[in-house]
Amino acid sequence: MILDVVFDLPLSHPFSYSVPPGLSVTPGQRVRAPLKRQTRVGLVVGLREGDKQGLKPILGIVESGPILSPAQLGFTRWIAAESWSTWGSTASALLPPVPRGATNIQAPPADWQGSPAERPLLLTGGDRERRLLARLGEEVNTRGILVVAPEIDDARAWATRLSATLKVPVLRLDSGIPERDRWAAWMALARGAACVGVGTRSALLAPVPAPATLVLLDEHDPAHKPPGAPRIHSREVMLERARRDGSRLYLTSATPSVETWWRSDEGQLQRLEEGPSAWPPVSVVDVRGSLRAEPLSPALRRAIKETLAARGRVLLLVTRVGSAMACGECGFVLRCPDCRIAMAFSRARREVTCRLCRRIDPAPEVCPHCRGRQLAPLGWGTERVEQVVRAHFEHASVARYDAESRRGRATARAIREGRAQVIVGTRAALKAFVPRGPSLVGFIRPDSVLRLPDFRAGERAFSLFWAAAEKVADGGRVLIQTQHPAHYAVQAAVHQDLASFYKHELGFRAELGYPPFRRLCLITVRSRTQGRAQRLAEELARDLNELDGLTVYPPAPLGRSPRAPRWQIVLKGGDDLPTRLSPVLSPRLERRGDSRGMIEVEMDPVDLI
DNA sequence: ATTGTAGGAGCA
DNA sequence: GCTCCTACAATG
Repeated sequence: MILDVVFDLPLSHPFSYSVPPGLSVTPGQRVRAPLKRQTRVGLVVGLREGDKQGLKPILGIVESGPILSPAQLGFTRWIAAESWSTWGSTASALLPPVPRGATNIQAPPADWQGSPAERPLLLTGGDRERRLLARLGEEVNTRGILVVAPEIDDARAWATRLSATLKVPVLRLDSGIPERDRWAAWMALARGAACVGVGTRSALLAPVPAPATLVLLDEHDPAHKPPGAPRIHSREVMLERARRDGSRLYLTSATPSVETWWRSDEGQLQRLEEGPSAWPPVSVVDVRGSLRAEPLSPALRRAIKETLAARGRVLLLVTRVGSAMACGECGFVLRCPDCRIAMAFSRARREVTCRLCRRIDPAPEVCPHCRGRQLAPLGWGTERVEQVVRAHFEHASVARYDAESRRGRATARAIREGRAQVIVGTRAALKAFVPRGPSLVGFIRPDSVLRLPDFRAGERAFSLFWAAAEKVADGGRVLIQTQHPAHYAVQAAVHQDLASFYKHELGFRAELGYPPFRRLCLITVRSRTQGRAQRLAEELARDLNELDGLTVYPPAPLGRSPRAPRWQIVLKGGDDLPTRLSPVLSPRLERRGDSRGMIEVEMDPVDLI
């Protein structure tokens, strides 16, 4: 017998091994095998007769049985093909890490029983969590349940919530718990010793007992498509899994992705909505022609004052962490010399950094253009807004919250314990308010989000406004300072009108050929020199142009950092885009070590910048 | 990804 | 003639 084994490597082909006597191995089983002078863990994807001349034997098995059933194995191959990730790295990302030490525990193949396919369900509305829990409560005695959250913190919170509500053991499968425990949780589900699992992306294939109920929380969250293989949104994996094994699937979201909303319009999903829940007053402050020198409009200042007087808490949301630097005399904006985007200024570190190429420079003392001394941050980052708030409200306790900084944790605690009265933060700060939200959420100036040169800008901004309105405490309010008061994302949040947002957004997407009407793909070429990257990108674009049914945009440099030259090609195509690319991409990705450059493929990118 | 190797440029 | 570095190929 010959084994075909795939590894967590950017190699598309499997490797063949012989089986030493006395060992029985089946497809879907993990094994240790010699590869290039080292021992690696691989996944057996095939078993065949043949001449084992010249093949090395595998060194041992990891689990004593297959960790994936034949159906699941086929599913991982589908995911890999759909996302242009290799089979091995896809499987590796979706299986529990191999624990050290004794692993000789029986891991029977997951039992996937087909039941009649049900239409997936989309839960929206303010009380969707309560409704979801109620449904899961009804199903827990007859079905296995798998809940996938966008991030570890959410998985942790839901594990607690579920075990309190369902009154059964709930096993965590995310990387917020020790590897050994993750592995054991996976095995316990496979064995049927437990029926409820909660995790993040890495739990997508978790073998909850059939018939299964699958849940994808906050399906619109970009965190469901993190960097790294497999480069596919967890939503697509869940939809396909439900389709394949006849599981019930719930997607939940306050503001579903435009793709999901469209699918429900098309009847592919069933929307479970209830009448509108309570909605706070959402007011808009038109700041056209002002707000250059002052982030707090008189209306926002008044709102903060009133909120503090009523012992409420205030959250001021800024839409980026850093601020650009501009000259007050000549208007010069400090840009990255390579990428030409404005660099973010950190006062504390006296540095400017480029978001795109990560270049870090010391902040200049004088304007490089006119030598003037009026160089100051432009726009409003958390640091500057915090300073301004402190100046205006001397007696209030002000804290800053951004996910990037270490201060985030401390501030989160301050928020929970009610010590902070005014919090200046980014989107992540909203989640830190548990269980009660702030009484006032002020958007300092979300226009940079609305105007982002990206087709998802409107969707992003809308979901942020909506999340804020949902989170606000009883009797609280939301205030949006913007230069685009009539923008449909702003207006839909003001009027609590989901449908009108999607109507506008779908119209715009249809017109310009964006998802869900066409699929996007981003191909990045990296090379040692600009010239090579450019040449390879142009060659690739020429080949792609030969394919039918694609729109190939001309290759463009992604910044001009001499250290890591990158060129990018944007593609549009239909539902079959991944397979369409095969004639061009397969041979190119096959032969590695092509020193001319590295080709990276990102299907269905979440954003284009 | 990682690692071994062939062969060219640089050096005593 | 020898070492070091980079380009490139192979991994079963």
